[in-house]
Amino acid sequence: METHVLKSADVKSTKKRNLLLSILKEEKQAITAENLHEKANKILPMNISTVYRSLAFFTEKGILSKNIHKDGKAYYQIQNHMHQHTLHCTFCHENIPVAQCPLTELEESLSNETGYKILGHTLQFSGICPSCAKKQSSQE
Amino acid sequence: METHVLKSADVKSTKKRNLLLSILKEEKQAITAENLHEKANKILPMNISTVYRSLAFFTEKGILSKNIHKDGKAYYQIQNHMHQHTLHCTFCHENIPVAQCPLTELEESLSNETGYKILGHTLQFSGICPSCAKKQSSQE
DNA sequence: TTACATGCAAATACTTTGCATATAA
DNA sequence: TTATATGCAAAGTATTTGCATGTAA
Repeated sequence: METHVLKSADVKSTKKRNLLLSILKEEKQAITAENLHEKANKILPMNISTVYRSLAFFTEKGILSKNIHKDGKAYYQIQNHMHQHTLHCTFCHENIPVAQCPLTELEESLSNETGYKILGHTLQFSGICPSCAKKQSSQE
Repeated sequence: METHVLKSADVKSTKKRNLLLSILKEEKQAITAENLHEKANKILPMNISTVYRSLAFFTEKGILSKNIHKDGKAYYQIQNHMHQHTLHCTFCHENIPVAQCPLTELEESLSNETGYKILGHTLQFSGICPSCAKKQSSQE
């Protein structure tokens, strides 16, 4: 999709879009299209392509942030300043949330340096969780 | 690939792997498998699957870092402490490097808080570059 | 000799798209 | 009525994998 011009296109408020948005608002962690579809589909049956199209639409409008994680899947969450980053175990693929985001100040200085209007960022840590570290050392 | 046990497997040093690694060492920015293949293939013809397999191998060994960018592609670079992050324009998709990485200290406190052994992180900023911002406002 | 590396083609997995139909405004 | 949303199936794209063959140690 290369429609970079954000014309305020005519927008219909549909039941499906509203449902998707309300599920996303409840979520504290970013979720995948597939995961969102599973949840929404139970309440109001819809096709996965509707989910993808809605997610693209909301992301384009700046309502959602989209991040691609190490597993190669896109994760979406409501765009707010209290967003959440994760720490990912490269062994068991557990994800745990990171307490706070330290980048707000940095974004400001980055904006001054580069002239960019900063819209957001993607941040993910990876490492080895305590239990995997234990298993690993006991195998040697 | 779920071979989580990092046994120090027998490793062969082949011309192709050496070439790939030496190209990666010269690169200052992270590059994609396809891009790496293009460069390597001119010097020593090889299949793209060899590139993917080598990249997976090096990443598993901790020699490379692998990050998935907003375009959905994996970018690889030599794992060192002077790594580079980027700022990405959501309109023209230009990528510019970010001067320094502010996360080393944070990784330490995160490690203390969670018990994880932190191996690395993915960080990408996105925004609108000055020239796209100009074009955008002149269209309204 | 033997285990690992590679080429090739086919398979995967997530995501996007074309087209006909349905629906909000 | 009319432009936009949706379902369905097919296509797209980056990546992975099975298997036969090649090659370093």
